[in-house]
Amino acid sequence: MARTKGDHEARRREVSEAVWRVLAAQGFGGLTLRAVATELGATTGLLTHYFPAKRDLVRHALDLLDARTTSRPRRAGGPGLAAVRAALLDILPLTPEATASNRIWVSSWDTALADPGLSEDHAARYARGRARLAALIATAQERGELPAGDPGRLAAGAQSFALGLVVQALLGPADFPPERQRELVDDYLAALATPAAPEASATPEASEAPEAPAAGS
Amino acid sequence: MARTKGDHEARRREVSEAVWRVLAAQGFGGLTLRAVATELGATTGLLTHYFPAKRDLVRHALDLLDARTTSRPRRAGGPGLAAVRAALLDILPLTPEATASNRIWVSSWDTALADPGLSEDHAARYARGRARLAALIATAQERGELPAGDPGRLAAGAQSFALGLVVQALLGPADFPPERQRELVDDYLAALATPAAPEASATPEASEAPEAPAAGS
DNA sequence: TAATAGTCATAACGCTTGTTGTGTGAATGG
DNA sequence: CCATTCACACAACAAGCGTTATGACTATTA
Repeated sequence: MARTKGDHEARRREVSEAVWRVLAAQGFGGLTLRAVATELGATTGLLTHYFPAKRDLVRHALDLLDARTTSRPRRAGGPGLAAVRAALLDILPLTPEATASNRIWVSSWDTALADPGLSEDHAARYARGRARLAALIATAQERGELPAGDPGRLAAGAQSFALGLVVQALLGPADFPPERQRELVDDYLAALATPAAPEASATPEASEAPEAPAAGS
Repeated sequence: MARTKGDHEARRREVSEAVWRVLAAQGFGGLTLRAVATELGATTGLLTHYFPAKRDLVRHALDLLDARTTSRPRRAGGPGLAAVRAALLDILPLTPEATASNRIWVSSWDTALADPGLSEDHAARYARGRARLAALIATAQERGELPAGDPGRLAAGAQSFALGLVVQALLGPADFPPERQRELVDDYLAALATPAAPEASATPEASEAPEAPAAGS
């Protein structure tokens, strides 16, 4: 052996970090081996030494980003609804690091949508996040801070809201600065927290079927 | 002149439709001139005859998709809150056509995020949608179907919710069939429709600053 | 110290890409 | 009816891509 085995994995991590930097700056359309090598201050020979093919390079970089995202130090939010709020804020691009991560994930959707296997990976990732959120929501409900309702369904709604806000903030950072993102999260949670009044009569189930020629839009 | 001028623009539209088909199937990563030509049953010579460069090809296809999306027949939703609901449902991938369109837009974010100019185009597009939504929300408020509040802010929240739901539905269609998407929209609107109770005390502004080492996540 | 195995640069390979040039047939205008 | 112009197919181009082969250098092991 020429070196310790720990160095090998450490080097693969450094390579993956260079992949992140290229992806955050140029997206998948600009992700080439030569670009990663330049970003790393090395040549493509190094890359092929640690990864047999580009596909493996990208997969390892995304796996590592996922692991780092899920295991990072979370925002402290106290118990109950405050924890839900903290979890949502943790998703948003409120810091440069979170912006870079989100930018990579958003970019990866292009590739993922063209490959059913990758789509499933993404779907599974978001399902995990939804489960975490549902647990926090259930706790908030037990504490009486949120009205009753299927926690999984509420979590799906909250996650959709956060995900869409991520996209808006990335595409139009001027329109969605951190302060505005927090405002919108608080608006959303405030709306959730109010008990449902049965007088809300604007979602008539009878208009479900004949409302439009659905297949023709 | 060899042909009438109308045919020329019609042919460019046919080409753009082939671009849509390739994008919906393979994403931007698989968008090559040869793929478009094959999809069209022609050669790259045709493409270069109608578009000087690939960049123009893509831009025209996206411009046309945008125009077709904004001018398509909208779901009838009646006045007030029902119109808001219809507008949100119009965004979602509830039909194959809407799925294909949304898939293209989601894929385009990768390219857009790498180019500030394109990002601005997208931001402007979503700002327009937000303005439309805000007008509908204001009407619903006048009718007493939604509580008071800045319509633009409510529209931003609703648009984020819809956009995130689009992403979830595209990546995990099994988890988000049309029926579930409608449920979630109705959940969201029901939460909006209930007047805000001032007792909701789970968003303490005092914890804003010291809640976490924000830059270190 | 000699043999070995990991690390990486260098250079070249074949392939695909966007682009360009040339040529042909059909339609139009004078 | 001839000249022109449009609408393409076809073929070739240079550039850039992922991948592979080779070799030099270094650190470890026996």
